[in-house]
Amino acid sequence: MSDQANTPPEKTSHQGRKAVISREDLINAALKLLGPQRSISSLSLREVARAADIAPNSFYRHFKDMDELAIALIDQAGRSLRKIIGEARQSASPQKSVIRTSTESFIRQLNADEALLHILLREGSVGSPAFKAAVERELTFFEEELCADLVRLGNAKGKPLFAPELVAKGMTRLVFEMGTRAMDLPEEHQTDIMEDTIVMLRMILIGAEQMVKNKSNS
Amino acid sequence: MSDQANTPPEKTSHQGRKAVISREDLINAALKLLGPQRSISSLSLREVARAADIAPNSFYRHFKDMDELAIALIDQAGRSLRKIIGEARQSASPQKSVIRTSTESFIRQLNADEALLHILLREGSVGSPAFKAAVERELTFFEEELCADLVRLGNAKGKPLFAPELVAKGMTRLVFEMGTRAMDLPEEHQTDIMEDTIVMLRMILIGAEQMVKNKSNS
DNA sequence: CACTTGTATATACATGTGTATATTAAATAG
DNA sequence: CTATTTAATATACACATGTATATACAAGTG
Repeated sequence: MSDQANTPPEKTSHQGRKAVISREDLINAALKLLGPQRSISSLSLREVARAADIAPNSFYRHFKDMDELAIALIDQAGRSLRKIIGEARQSASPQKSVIRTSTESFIRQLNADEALLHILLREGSVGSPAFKAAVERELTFFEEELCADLVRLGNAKGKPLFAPELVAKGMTRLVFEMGTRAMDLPEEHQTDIMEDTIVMLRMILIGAEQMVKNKSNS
Repeated sequence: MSDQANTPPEKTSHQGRKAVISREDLINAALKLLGPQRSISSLSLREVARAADIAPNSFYRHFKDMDELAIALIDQAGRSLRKIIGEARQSASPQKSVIRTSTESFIRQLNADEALLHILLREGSVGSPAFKAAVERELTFFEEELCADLVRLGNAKGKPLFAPELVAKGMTRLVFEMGTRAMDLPEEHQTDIMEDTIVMLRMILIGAEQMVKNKSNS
């Protein structure tokens, strides 16, 4: 156990052969394979390697595991989703409520077949605990942003909410659940589902507004 | 080409060797393998055969596919769940609302580790379209029963509901979604989640009651 | 009894998988 | 230039899977 070759990590300059493929290439290869029907847990290492046009063993240069790739995918999906919905929130108006704009862009993203959203919708219920934890993390992020928005809007309208964090959670989970079911349906059915979802979200919102009143009355 | 797979018909007299294992044995073997962490799609035919202590090929005498086994599992899970919740509904009282009794027995069932409910929670988002359709069928069943109950109760209380079928759908989906997340958590967290869920369900209910009033006012 | 029929098993094959080991090749350092 | 370092590949192994084919076997029938 001689520590003479204890390589310090501050390697500023690369030596040897340049990396011709990157983590991103592998991530994209995996994305090409995934779809509404395919789950990450059903991907094999060799399959991804094949799609990326590299030798199976080269995979290990970039990820320790398929699990590690999966978590990278989930992270990316979460970031992408938050960005999309964040933009959607900004475009809310008296004509188009936050609920509607957000739900609409959610569905739009579902059909953009970039498979990113599909990942988030599905892998929360299958796969290793690490998968689920990663998805759960993204959902929580999402809920916190939504909660802040809801509180702000509620106060502005003079209609505060009962348990706003639960409102946010309920809305998020409901949208995700409905989205999961809508995933592999033809597009016209999806708009139906979206309209249903919007009504349900309104129920939650109005219910929470009402519960504040009842609480202060009793 | 007998369609013996789909019909366990009234074969009055068997001929030849008696069946020493049955479909049920295979289903139970599969159930032993499944758990909060294991999804049907990850089961292999050989694995189930091993658990049932039969030769791999004997599997084909009872099921054409692993998919066919999976659907049998989903059916059974759905029937079991409807029975449980049906009983729970009957035990509702002024002290314990339908919402609470149902949610409580849902969670109780989740921990009864019979793996049946787990199946329903998970396989809705993964696996073949046939899987999803089967789960969707069970959920719809469930929603219809709940909807009828809600309408009946609402009328009795003099508080009709706006879009009761959407109330039922929202409640069902929310409970299932929350249940999915709660599945592999320690039991004390589960009660927290249950309480949260109950509040969210109330929001939906109260919101739907309120939306009736607003609609008749405007 | 022998015969038929549905059932379970044994054997085997082609295919896919994760990964260990050894090798090649490219980019940089001296 | 050569030497070094490291990415990428080639080859190979052990193993698991689904299923085709052939065979053994028990229970009924005549």
